[in-house]
Amino acid sequence: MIDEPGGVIVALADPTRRQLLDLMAARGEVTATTLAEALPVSRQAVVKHLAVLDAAGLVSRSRAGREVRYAVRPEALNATARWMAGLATEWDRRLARIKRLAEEA
Amino acid sequence: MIDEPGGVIVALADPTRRQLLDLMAARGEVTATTLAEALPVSRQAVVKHLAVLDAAGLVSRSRAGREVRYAVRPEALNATARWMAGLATEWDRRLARIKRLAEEA
DNA sequence: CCAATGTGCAACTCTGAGGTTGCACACAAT
DNA sequence: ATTGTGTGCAACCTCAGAGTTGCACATTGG
Repeated sequence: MIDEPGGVIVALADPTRRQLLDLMAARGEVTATTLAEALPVSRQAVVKHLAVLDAAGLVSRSRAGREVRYAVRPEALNATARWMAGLATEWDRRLARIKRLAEEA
Repeated sequence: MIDEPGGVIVALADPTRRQLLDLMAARGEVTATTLAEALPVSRQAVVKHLAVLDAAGLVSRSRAGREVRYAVRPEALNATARWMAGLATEWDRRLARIKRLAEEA
């Protein structure tokens, strides 16, 4: 109910983070520096956003020498989509029940 | 890509708004004043949240005399769930394609 | 070795969202 | 008519988050 799957929604609420996800989905493994070049923000801003996305499970981090490569992880997004669909279904059930009770009276 | 269905994600990102949605899903049609009594925030705060939820299409407004009744609308939630699932699928496709290209080289 | 490039950490600014209070207006009820 | 309850509007406050800058620390390449 109150709980939302691991901060995914909050992570997706920011437009810059959504742009980052798009870029990563298009290019595969990329570094924060590369991503920053494609956006009108600094590298540090990108790093912070990537930390949020990582904490939400939406991206994976992997070191390769001195650089850190990031890539999207569809799993967390899929799980959240299922959670959301389930919630919508529950709302439907509850509304139907309330309507039924109203008509019985 | 960048676009998110009508501000639904942003609306869901706030815990107070999620609580409001839960309450409405449980009780059916309720007023802002009633909702405020169940939460540790003022009525005005609730009204602002309901305005956001309304703009996102997550709730419906209906006047009944001097009071305004709100109720959840599962449709917008469902649409966003489908959008999100589709996005996850696209990520999967792109990642598979990138992986395939890497193996061909 | 030295220069170049990518990362990590910390302090700082600043805007906007969430929240509050106060008051005026509308409708109900007795 | 007047008291009570619900709503609407506006000004205000506060703080987390998005962004910046500056510098120190790794790692790679000539």
